[in-house]
Amino acid sequence: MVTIEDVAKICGVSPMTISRVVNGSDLVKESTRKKVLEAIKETGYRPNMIARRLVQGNSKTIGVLFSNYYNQAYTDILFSIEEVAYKNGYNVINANVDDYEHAVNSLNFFLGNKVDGIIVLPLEMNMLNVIDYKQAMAETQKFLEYFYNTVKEQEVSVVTVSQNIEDVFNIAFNFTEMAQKAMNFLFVKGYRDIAMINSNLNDGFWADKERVYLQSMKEKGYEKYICIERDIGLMEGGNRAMERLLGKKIPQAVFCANDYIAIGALQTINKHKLTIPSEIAVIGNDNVYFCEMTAPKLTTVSLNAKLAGKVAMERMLKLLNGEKLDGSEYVVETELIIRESV
Amino acid sequence: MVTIEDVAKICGVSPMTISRVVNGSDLVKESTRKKVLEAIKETGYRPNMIARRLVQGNSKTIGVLFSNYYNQAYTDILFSIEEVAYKNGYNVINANVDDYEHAVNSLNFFLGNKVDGIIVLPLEMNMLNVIDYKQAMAETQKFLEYFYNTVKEQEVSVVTVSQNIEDVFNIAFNFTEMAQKAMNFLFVKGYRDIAMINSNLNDGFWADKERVYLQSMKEKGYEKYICIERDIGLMEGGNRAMERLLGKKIPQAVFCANDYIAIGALQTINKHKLTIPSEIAVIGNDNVYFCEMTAPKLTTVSLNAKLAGKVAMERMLKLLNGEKLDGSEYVVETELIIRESV
DNA sequence: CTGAAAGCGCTTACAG
DNA sequence: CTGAAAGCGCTTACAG
Repeated sequence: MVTIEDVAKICGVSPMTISRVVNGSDLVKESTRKKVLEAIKETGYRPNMIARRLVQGNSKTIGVLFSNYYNQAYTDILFSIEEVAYKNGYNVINANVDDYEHAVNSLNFFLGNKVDGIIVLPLEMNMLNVIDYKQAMAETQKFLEYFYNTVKEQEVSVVTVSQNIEDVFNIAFNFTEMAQKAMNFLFVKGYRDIAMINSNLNDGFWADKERVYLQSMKEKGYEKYICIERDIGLMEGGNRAMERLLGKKIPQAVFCANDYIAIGALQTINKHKLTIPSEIAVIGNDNVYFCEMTAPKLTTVSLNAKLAGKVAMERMLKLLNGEKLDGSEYVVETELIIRESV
Repeated sequence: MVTIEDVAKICGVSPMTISRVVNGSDLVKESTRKKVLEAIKETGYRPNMIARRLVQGNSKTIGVLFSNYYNQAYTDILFSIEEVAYKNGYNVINANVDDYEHAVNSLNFFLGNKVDGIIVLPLEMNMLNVIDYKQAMAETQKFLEYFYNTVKEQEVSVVTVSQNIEDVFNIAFNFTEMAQKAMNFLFVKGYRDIAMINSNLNDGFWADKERVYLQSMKEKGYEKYICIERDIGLMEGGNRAMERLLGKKIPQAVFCANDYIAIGALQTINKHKLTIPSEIAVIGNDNVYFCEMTAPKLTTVSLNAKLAGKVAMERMLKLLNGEKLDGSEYVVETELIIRESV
């Protein structure tokens, strides 16, 4: 490997001069600069970041912990974090962690490599085998505790997205607003007989969305139409729940707690040869990429993952800059995305 | 930050002893080991990987260059690379590069951080604005040249996936076999009047697939049914191409050069209220995640991205181990995935 | 404009 | 079983 010393010898100067040229100092005579630049090019010398970091202390890199490449919300967040980081001279290293052990390993990798900051995205341990959601949540919780205890005595800045950790600034999605916007749009379109398909895990944001559904139906005086089917929060769940729902009645519209459920519902409706939206309308939540791919294209409410990533990285930069953050949370605004299914 | 020296002082031993304990040497008295372990726990000391790397030279990390989180083939490759790496004590850092400058920056980040190896996945520069595919390819090519020139004088192992770089071992997808398996399955199902929808870029694997289509139709004596529609290789292209195709005739089956095209074709067929597959069958290529989400679910041929990632990392480990690789290429076997659209 | 010295936090190689 | 010395490749802080 070519080192700074090698280049220095070739040029007949001290390593310090090479360092100055590399770092763009203007305290170098033009003629020596030229000589050095040439030698660098010839030798293919590139500064050893490892050595530089060791002395400088900071690494100009931040680590991102996330789960599941298939959840587009997460890759959207990742993507915009990277974008903002890159623009500001930071590199990001990310770790896709799907179990406790792996997460611990990745955290230690980040810490051992002295990342300047860590952004924690929603973690879903063992979600590839979605057999036991509750257990997955428990494992996530266990890691979050480990994370908290480990990180509090290290010099890293931390920001989370949709994740609550003591003393950590969080970028929160607005699940309540998402449900509200979906319901409002259905009301505006004149639907009264609106059913809901929800996850069978009645906690967290699922519960929030159900609450919105119930309350807004009551406010409108549509109590008699209230009808909720529950299943797993994935396409298959949407398939089955819609099947059961159609066994009871054909509502004018269905509010699905997320897009995967909605996509499943769409499939079942198509199978029954009902026309969407004239015979039955469907609205989702999240705005995943697939919404563009369904037949008909799915109307939904975006949780604005890209914005979340952008804000997360911006807040991180502030922390890294020694600034204090206002409050403890930033709530991401949501957006109704009108397509064809309503 | 707690350093090895701090812990040493607390324990009244030399840093060397701490290092031995941390690295699991058994040349340490049991009593001192205990003392040290306790001090480590109390202080929250964690070895500075940066310092360790500087002296050891290797980093036990490999870098992966890729583009586009939305192409599931790539995230699948990434995912299995990470899996194999993790099992073998390696960490992976990946960079999502979508233009030349960003790619150069990421490469330098990898090199500067002295990664032990680099895996290059298919690169698609500027693909988010797919306006000019040819230009994107040119930019990719430009980077690949920069990559080649830069890397050849560094001490890194390199493996590519579906990418040709001089002297570099490549994991190749078998596009020809994919097309062959799709066509064969349609023939087995008794279809004769088979159309094809292809990309309007008639080079690379697109050309390979078209060649297979033409040749196999001829071999069967179905020349008179040959009919090719071309458009961009995305869902919208599939929409439009299918629309044009249906304006001419309703073939028994359509071979789509990739799944995105097929998904678009499916949508258009649904819009025309034709029944799939009884009135018209559709087969894709690649096996992306969405194939499960279409109505009906898309029959396709998997390019086996996960296997590609696994093999790539395994070969990388061999290189890192100082072994020579047989030949210059590994061709990934493909797999027919039967669902509902044929 | 340039350089000598010291040090970042570890490990290697040797000595005992 | 333990430690002193040297060094990994840089940069900081100082001197000139």
